[in-house]
Amino acid sequence: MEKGKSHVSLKDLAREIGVSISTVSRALNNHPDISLAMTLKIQKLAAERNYTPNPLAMGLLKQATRMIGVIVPDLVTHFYSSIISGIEQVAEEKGYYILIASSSESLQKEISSVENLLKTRVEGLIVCLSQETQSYAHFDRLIRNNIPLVFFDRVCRTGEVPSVVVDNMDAARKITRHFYKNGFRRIAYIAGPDHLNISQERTRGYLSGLESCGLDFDPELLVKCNMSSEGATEATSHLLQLPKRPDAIFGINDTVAFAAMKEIKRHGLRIPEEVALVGFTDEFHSTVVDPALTSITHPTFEIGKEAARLFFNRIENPDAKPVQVVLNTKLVVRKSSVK
Amino acid sequence: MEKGKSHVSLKDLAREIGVSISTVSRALNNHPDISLAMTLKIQKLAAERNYTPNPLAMGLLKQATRMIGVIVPDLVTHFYSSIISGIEQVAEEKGYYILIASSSESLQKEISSVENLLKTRVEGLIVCLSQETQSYAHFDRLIRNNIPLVFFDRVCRTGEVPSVVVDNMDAARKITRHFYKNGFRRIAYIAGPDHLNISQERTRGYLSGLESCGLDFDPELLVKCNMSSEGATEATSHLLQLPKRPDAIFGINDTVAFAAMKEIKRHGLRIPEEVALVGFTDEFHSTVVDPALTSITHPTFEIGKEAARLFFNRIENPDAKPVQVVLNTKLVVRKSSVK
DNA sequence: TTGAAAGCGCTAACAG
DNA sequence: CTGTTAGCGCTTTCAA
Repeated sequence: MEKGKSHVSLKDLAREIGVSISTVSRALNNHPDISLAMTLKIQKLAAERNYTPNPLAMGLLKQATRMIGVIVPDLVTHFYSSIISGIEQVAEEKGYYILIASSSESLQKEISSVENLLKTRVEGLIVCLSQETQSYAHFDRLIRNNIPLVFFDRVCRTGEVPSVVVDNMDAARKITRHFYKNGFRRIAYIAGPDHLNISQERTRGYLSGLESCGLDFDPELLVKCNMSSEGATEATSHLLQLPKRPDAIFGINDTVAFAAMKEIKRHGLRIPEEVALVGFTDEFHSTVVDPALTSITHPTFEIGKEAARLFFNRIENPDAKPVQVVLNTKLVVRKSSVK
Repeated sequence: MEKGKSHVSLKDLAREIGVSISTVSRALNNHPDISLAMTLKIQKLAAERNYTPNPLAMGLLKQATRMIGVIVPDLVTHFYSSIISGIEQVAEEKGYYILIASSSESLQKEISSVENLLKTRVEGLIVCLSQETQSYAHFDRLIRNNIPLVFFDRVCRTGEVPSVVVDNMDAARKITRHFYKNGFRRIAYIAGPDHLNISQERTRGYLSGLESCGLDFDPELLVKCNMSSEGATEATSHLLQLPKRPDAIFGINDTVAFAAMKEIKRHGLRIPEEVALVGFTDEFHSTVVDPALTSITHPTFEIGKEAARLFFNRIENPDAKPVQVVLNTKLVVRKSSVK
């Protein structure tokens, strides 16, 4: 290794042994043309000198960076970070790295993340849409150029793009029926923006659940919010001040569920005696709050792994028909919803 | 753009206009040699064709990937993910991307992450040591080759490597004195492994705090754990079963604090009446638990930003003397520690 | 069995 | 003002 250079190149090895670069290259790739003696000699030196192929050079040559861009609405909630862990695990097995970008729930940032990641020549993207995203034109270039793309959780263009989701409708129905079975009758739902599939589907599940229990749908009990803590606090507060307030609430995600819990307590109401609560959250946080929160747990790690698998399917088989993988959720009953 | 190619190159533009590649290159870099007319024509076409320079080619040429490797003990706790957000923000401003690897608190994984990231030719590393890390040889290669390296939170080799930490001793002393002022006298501390600076420093702060309050140090009240939920649960359980059990506990980080909270409740003890609790956590989680947790809040986002700044200092000024930036923490008093 | 040369996309020194 | 050439590190024909 020359001074000032932190990596050895084929050239360095070639010079040291006194053969050509191509001989070294072939030896390291176990090319049968090279004599065994030479091959061993070269491989030994390469190991000693700590040679690793320069991925930039390889990338240039093969037009493949072995990098995947991942765009998530935020980095700091457990939901996304654990999905990312799942993606990373599968990527690592395949020798890929992931480049993470956060859209901060903003369409603008999502668009620029797509652009920037493409600029870095990632081989494709795995994306969860931002909350604001209602137009999908920024993904057209990928679809048109057949650049691998996978959506998870919040998805679009499912006819053209593979995706991983959970069975949201089923989950919301399970929650509604669980409330009913435990004696709650005025069941409210704090939803997210209409254009998000997760919100729509959970709404459908909520309505279907009500119907199957023989409960009438009261429009007052379905409120929308922007899925931030503030939005959820406001929505909860609104619900609690209704002339006929709900005796049960379910929140569309963990941010909403936690905010709702705080707000119910702030109103001096007991959970679950006066208002029951169920959320969409993960194991850990559900058990740390008081009372422990009944919730639909997402298989987050598995969502990530599955998204990565779909991604590699696309890489290996670019013309396969896009599939949608639907994972199941589990209703874990804790104190917050049982009198 | 040729079919099958998802990116335009200088060559494509050159051919289309009928000039040489270097003319195109110069025009796009606003080189004064090129005529204004030609420059404008080329830039216009480049914009239309959505040309972006190939970072692989640039990287090869300049030997600079504009990528930073980041190694954290885990990805899923808010502490690290929000530090990463901070790093990312500064990196983005500089046009750098970050490559994230998780050591899962394992020395082995930390070592292989260092190797793998170097293989990808990141320009340097920003690292928080794993819990197991007691030998630091895997960083020697970076130091020797003057590859930029920055540590944060859990640090080592501070004479040779820039680092960002919080004033742990001060924080632990604040906690101890806070307990004392609120009438608690048997103050316990659940520490981490001895070799970690954060554990050592907080222990010193704890002892110093006791002394300044005129309290004797009781070795029974200082227990070590491996900073996992299980380890913390066990440690807490041990403390609560002492013949003379503590009336106040502080946990070294949020994982420990939450596990301690659950365990205290499980023992049927009231917080803070029977056992007070303080943790090292972040805003959000401290307020979601019940009772709200008094805690030392880390300026996590700022830690990340500062680490990135130190990193770029190293890039821009490789021979500057390594500095250590010490950030302050804040004691936020909530219900868990005030009778 | 090995070497020379081209090319991946780009910049910069050197020519014209 | 513009073109030619070399070279960053690597693989892969084509020659020898």
